Amino acid sequence: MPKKNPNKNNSVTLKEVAAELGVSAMTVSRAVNNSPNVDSKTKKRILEKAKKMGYTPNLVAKSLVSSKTYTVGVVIPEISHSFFPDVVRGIEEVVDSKAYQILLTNTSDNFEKEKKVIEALKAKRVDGMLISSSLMTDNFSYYKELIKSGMPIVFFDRCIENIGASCIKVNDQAASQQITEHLINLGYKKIGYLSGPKKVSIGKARFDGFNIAMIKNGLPVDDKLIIENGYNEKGGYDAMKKLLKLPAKDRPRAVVAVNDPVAFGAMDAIKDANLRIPEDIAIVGFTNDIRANLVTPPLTTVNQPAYELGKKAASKLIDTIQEKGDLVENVELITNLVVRESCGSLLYK
Amino acid sequence: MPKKNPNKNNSVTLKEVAAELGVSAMTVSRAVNNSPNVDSKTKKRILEKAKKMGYTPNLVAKSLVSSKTYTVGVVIPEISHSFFPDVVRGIEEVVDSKAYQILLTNTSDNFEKEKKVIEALKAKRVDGMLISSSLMTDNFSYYKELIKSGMPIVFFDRCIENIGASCIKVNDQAASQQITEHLINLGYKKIGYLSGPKKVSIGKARFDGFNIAMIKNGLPVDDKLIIENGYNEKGGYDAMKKLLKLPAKDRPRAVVAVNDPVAFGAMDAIKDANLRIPEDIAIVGFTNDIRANLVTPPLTTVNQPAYELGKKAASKLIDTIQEKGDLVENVELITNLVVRESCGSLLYK
DNA sequence: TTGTACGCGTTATCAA
DNA sequence: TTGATAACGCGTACAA
Repeated sequence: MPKKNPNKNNSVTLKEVAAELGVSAMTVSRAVNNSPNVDSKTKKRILEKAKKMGYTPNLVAKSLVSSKTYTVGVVIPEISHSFFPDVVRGIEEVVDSKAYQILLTNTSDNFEKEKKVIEALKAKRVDGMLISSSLMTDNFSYYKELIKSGMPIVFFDRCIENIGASCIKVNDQAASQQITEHLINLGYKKIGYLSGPKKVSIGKARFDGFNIAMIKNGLPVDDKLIIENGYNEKGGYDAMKKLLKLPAKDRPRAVVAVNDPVAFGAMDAIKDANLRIPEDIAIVGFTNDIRANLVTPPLTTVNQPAYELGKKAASKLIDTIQEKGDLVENVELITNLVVRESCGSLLYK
Repeated sequence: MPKKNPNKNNSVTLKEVAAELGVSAMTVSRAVNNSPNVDSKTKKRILEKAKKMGYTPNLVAKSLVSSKTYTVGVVIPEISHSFFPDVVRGIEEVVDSKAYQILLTNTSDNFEKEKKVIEALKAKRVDGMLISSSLMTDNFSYYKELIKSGMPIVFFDRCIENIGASCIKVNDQAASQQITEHLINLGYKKIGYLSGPKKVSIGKARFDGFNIAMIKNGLPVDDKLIIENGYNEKGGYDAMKKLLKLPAKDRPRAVVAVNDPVAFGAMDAIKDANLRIPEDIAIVGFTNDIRANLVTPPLTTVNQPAYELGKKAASKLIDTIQEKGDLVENVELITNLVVRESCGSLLYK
């Protein structure tokens, strides 16, 4: 029968400990908070009694007074998706070391849900938020107001830049250009692109990188070879299916996928069409998902330092909260090209 | 300059809205909470003003009054590890649908850390906790007290059973027995076991299943062929290395790994020793990790319904919090054997 | 060294 | 229908 009043929790308060000892609540407060100016004997008595009674400080009450919750909100499109678990691990590590904890939320890539969870995080008075946004319009008013309200925000991976909040991401555009040029240097000319929604920051940046590489090397960008779809395996599968419906002579000889999950889906589609990778169609991805070196053939891709990105974003947020590194900045972590076998080569043949 | 007082947030309160309108805070409270007994015209005025002023209810204050935070703590050994991201996704989905959110914590498989985060969650007055415990002794006093204090707890995957809290897990022992018997039925007799710490619930249950299968089939359990190590890739690699140091005639002909990451590590060790899988050593895992069908050769394993497990655990916790399905229960979700190529066969040769 | 009064933002309760 | 008051648990500021 641990509960007396079904609507109340039965946790011990400062006042109750104080009453047991015939001292004031204030003295108990001082004792449990290691304040100076407490007689060492009374302090000892208090701490013993508090422990025996199972006293646990009530951070809800504390937060109400201090306006700090030591909690940060983390807003992510898909918790279990590809590189996000590693990002979260990085975030958790940094945040834990500063005595904060994370309220983890999932938006299912849906901006309406995103707004809903952010409102909930606001109501819970988190000290700041780490956000990977699924916003797909260029109407940033919602975030502008959020930032204007004084809420510390750091965007990561899928950023909304230059509206007053810091952004931690990778060099998406340059890396996408690099991996595209890698294909070009291997002799491919007719190259397709499997895109995610381009309104999402990474969608645009990576597509831009692809275009720059093509144009710089004097290759045509053929709209028929560019398919926009979701950021997951199914999105890649369906997009590739579309490309494969083109007459054989119009098909791309190589394909750049916006991320690894899309590449995996596309690889399945290529195999289902009884074509070979890379002999018939070469393919490259972006992420260096845990599966990238296990698929057949192993996927050439861009390694994204997910764990480090999480750490960096969390550090920046905590600095912003504590007004140390208060300045807004855009940080680009550097990726590296990981060449495996899915890109093959047209040279020396 | 969004902040006036550096120590205070500048969010709008009921009282401020009330002052603007010349009504009492109580009336505003009633209006924003859809209470009955508010004049529809004043209600409308209030809601408009509240919106314009950017009022967001302060759940911290609300929680102080109601002793409910609509937050549950999730305690996990390794956030980014293998099947936990899927579990968390299941948890998040259920919890979100009930208007709760999750405080996610990581224990790094360390019980001291586990206690620390649980104390923090208690201080934040979470309404309940979902715990996958790394406790490695049979001294359950810490959890017994936590449960006695009235904190709603549901263990999942790595459970501490029969101390007053519900447990949601898979049929570890039966599944481990099943996959071991699968090897036995394929003709293997000399079978090794790569264990995790047996003080962890799944460590013991799976090891028991292995033993039962061996004994039931009249096969010897050779202590030299049982290596205990961590639950991750490195643990598996090092454990397998040890087995491979045995003289060739003493080596196991097949190996049961406590989970897929351990199996992956072991496979690397086997390959590094220039032995073939399954021709020289067959191997099976447990989890059906996303990589299991991608490694070479694809891994025979036990499929654990991670997402469903998360959903079930979260549902049970919410019921416990709301005192609906208040009874304590142990639920076993059913796994299924996934036969791939890593187990080979000694039959028909 | 210890204690008292007050306020943090909200709601339950009772009074008007 | 609306308002005043007290309470949730704690810490700051001051007084004793």
